[in-house]
Amino acid sequence: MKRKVTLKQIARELDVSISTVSKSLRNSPEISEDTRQKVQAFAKLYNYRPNNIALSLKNKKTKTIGIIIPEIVHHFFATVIGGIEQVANENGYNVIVCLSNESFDKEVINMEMLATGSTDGFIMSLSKETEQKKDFHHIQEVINQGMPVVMFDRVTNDVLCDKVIIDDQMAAYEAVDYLIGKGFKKIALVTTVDYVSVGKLRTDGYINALHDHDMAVDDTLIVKIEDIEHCEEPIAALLKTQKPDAIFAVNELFAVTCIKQANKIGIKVPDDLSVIGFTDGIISQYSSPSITTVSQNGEVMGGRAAKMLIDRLELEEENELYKTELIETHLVERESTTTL
Amino acid sequence: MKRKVTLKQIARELDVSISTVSKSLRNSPEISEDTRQKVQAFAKLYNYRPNNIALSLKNKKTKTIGIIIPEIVHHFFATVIGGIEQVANENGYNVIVCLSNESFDKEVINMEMLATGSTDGFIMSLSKETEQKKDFHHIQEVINQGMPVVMFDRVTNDVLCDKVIIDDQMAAYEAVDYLIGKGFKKIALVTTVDYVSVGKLRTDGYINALHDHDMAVDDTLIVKIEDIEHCEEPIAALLKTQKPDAIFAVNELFAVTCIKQANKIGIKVPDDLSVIGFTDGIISQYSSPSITTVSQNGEVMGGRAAKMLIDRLELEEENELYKTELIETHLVERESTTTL
DNA sequence: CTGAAAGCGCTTACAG
DNA sequence: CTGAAAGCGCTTACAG
Repeated sequence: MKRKVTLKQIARELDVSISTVSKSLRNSPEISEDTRQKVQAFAKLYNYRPNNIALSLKNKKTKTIGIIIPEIVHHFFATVIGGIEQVANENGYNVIVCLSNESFDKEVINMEMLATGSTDGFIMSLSKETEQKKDFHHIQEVINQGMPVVMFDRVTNDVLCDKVIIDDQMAAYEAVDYLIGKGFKKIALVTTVDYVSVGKLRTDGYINALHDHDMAVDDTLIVKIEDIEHCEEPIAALLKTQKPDAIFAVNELFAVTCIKQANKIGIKVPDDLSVIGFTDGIISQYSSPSITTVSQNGEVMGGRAAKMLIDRLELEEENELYKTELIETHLVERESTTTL
Repeated sequence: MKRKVTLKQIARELDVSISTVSKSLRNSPEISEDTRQKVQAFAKLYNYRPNNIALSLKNKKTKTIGIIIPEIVHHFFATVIGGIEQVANENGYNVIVCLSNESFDKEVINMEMLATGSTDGFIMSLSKETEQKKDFHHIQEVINQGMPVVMFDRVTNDVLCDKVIIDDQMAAYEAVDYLIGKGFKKIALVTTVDYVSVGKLRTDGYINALHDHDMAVDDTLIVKIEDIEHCEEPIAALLKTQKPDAIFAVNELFAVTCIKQANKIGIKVPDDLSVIGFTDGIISQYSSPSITTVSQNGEVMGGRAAKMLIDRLELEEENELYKTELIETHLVERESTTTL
């Protein structure tokens, strides 16, 4: 087993000082051409690589980004990580991933763990519990210590930092507008309860779209789901009693459930009912019929978040001007919608 | 902005030496009760946390695990990461994730990047390109330097190290055996090209099951997909020309594509065609009909891999005895299969 | 042109 | 009981 070679070993071997070796490898003009070549040749032979940890300690930067997300078994978050990883790698950064599992405590522990030297900054999306508690002291703490944080998707106004989100309201508006354009008259909404911020925004988008087309907002066409585990019954009830000709669902689970429930009671999608979902995940792509949906490009979001974080890390001066970037969404047309 | 506090600062503040502070915080019996308390109180007040990087350099261990996988936007790999992350965290380790994107070069670069001090060991699954090239020098290199590697799922016999896999051949055998037991006579196989190790093993399982039931292996019933992006045509061709009564697909993407293509040409699943997939992901659950599949518990695999790696890291003596652990699989029966 | 020294933040064997 | 010194692997200002 040949252990990794260090500057010290090269120095001893070549009978020069560690400083000389270091400078030679970094092509310092201080060093004579002769020794530089000799050292470099030797280093190459032994496949010398500077030790990251030593560099981190010396430079006080780790070149790694900490990611804290609620869940990884979740197509959207996986795509975001993919986007972050790519941009990070292109810029010489690594990513270290921690999962909060929607738990406030685990989010706090993970942040503290990574904040003690392991990373230069964070990219994160809040856990549900954190959103509910509205306790963000751990994030503020990290920011106060000078580590930049970029929040995405599940963000809060209570922390000043860079953010990257989509325009939920506008995206919902466009989806409903699309349905109206297709000629649908009885467009239902399957959404979350209002305290889920993105649900509320998407609901607002639905209402605004109807308003702008002088269509009445019919409360019996709006279903607010409290618990995603039990969304079948309210959706089935909506389908049976209201017979909408189209549905806008604020996530893909609601959308696929609409389709499954419709099938069950003999309503054909898209012939009798058009469905639009939100978040272009694996479910939307592979459901039968595949689901027309608002694509919330996770990869782009992740890439943008990484770019924002790295820019801030590599900016010399402090800059208290935080940005919130909006990622464009677009409608992916598939089989679950048709023209009347 | 209050920067992180260091031993040095505490020492200066309390007018003692750095050693004394360090020992006090680690409850060394050398230190008097009095100063110990004083130091600890002060450290608590200022929320002192030892710097991970400094500890890593000193201890020559980073307490982080490097994960290198082909793709993250892939339910199976996401679950594996989830499993690794949990066990790692429970044991005080962090995970740093790199994606090869199925590219040999990126796999090599990532390994070298992480191997220079960033991690104590690796958990990895080979990229397709690496499997094809059969070039494992980067992995061998890392092992030679004394960093343990645990391979999972896509492994190779050419590298001696710990491995965690499922018995792909047996699992496939059981799935096909199940179909045979249901009375199907014309069982097709949709698999990958042979250089994908797991694909090959699952193909072998299919063949063995047929053999053991004295059923002929009909090459026209076997489709080997080169590129998952373009699997529709060969699958459609299979359905049209061979009209199998059942299909065993070696992953869920192939399985769901079989169902979609069958629908398209008027073959009803499961009435006219039964389909079994592999990997119990989101697609199998939410497809219509939902898909009967071989469940390959990624979370368990990840957890086991993490355990093996950590055990080896914390083992004092070198141990050249490598293990290969088999994770049990089981068939999840859903809507895509029926009895003839 | 080369090397000794200081320092990044920590631990620990050793002196006093 | 306390502290100076050495060391983990590196870089760089400074002497020579």
